[in-house]
Amino acid sequence: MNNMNVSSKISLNEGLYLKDPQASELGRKIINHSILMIDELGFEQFTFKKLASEIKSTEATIYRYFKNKHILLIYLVSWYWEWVSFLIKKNTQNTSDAQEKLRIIIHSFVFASKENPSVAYVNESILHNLVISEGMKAYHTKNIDKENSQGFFKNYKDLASLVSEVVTEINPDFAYPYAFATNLFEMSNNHIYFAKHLPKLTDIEIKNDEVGELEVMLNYFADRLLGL
Amino acid sequence: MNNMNVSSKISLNEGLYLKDPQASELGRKIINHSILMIDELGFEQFTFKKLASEIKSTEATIYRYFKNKHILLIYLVSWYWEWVSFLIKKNTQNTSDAQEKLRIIIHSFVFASKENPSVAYVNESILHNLVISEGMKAYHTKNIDKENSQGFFKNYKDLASLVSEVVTEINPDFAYPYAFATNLFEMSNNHIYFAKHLPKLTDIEIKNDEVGELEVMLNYFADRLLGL
DNA sequence: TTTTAAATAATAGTATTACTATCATTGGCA
DNA sequence: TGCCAATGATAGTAATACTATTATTTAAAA
Repeated sequence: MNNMNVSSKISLNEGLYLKDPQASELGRKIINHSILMIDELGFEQFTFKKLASEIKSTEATIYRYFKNKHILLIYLVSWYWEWVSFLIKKNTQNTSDAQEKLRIIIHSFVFASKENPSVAYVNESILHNLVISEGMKAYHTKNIDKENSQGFFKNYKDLASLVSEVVTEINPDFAYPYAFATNLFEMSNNHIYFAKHLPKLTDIEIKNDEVGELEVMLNYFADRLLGL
Repeated sequence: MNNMNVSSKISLNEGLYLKDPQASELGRKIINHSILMIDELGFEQFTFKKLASEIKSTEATIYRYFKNKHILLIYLVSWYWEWVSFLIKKNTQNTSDAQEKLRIIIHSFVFASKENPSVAYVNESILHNLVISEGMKAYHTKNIDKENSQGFFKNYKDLASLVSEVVTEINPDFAYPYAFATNLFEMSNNHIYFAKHLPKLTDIEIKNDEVGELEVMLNYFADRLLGL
């Protein structure tokens, strides 16, 4: 892809931050290094103190950007969903055939992290890893209903909606287009995780980040579900 | 079901506990109340100290049973998987037709919590809620590979294996029987959660714990995937 | 160029968490 | 009766998840 500034396309709920991290050098450093550190340490071991030390700032300063590390996680995951939505829109804009669109959708998110990144301070490949390993913790919390009512998960919903429309275009009789869409994403991430850590729970293999088998599997599931 | 002692059928990896909680009154209280409290507080807010206070014991004593709360979570989730496996085996033992078996499998776990519980100190219905809300945290951790190598997730793998065999029996050409199985479980739990908390991410509705729509959806997906 | 406001740093402090350690008590069985 | 295993009581520690205060730097307006 060309190096258009995707960040102008990324709109994240303002409730997710206290001070826009994209708008300052330090803020971008927070985004950048929090992705790296959560991926490396895992969400539980990751702390604002460690992050502060890494970027040579202080805990208190990070708290001025994000209310707590859980909201930061939602921010990062939302970023990812928005990034995938952007890719899908970009890659399908010249396609009118719905079946072809679905194929592109699957390809887009399976290979999302391989696309030439356009935001210097976000490593999309590592962000994808993070979403695979820690993403579901963003919405499995006791505050889910309150957070949802504040619109914190809009990006994921929009993505699901986008895909569900294509599903309905392909097969108007398919009864569960939203479930199809979310299942596609959850399944994709789950099986990358399983292939890496719990191989007995899946049939695919992923070596050296080769996700080709995953793409084949998702298309196989999709085709059968939609009667193609 | 009759009140046969299912606990004799439940075999959990000995590495999951330091002292068998099923073998003492206090241990059973730990199981019982940890289920209730994790469901109520969420896993993050749940602590051994709160649990100790609830059962009128001490933190140190609980640490004599479980190494930490994360291992306790794996223990409880393993219990759930083992319980579902048991139900599936029981309910399918008189059925030879594979398609019918799959239908029973789906019915068994969708309605698992409605079966008359046979272990007095485990509320299976609440345990199912816990698995839906917190279950994935049991295997999304930085220690996953070490824990997996110790056999901590055997119960889930066995369950997946059980279902994958039926899938292969129905359609020997289906290329991803394990992915089918795990996806069935993950999807089931996800969509119960979505229906309750993020309804825009699913097509089904669940009011008053009526999971009938979920069963219909899972059968719909299963039939299409297996070409029935 | 100075003034000033905003951002960040430095530092400290608090309640809670996730443990570990030690010693006392109790209740059953040998 | 005595002993031992299980549990209780108590204390302590390092780390976490914050909040508060004051000092310093920086960047932009006057």
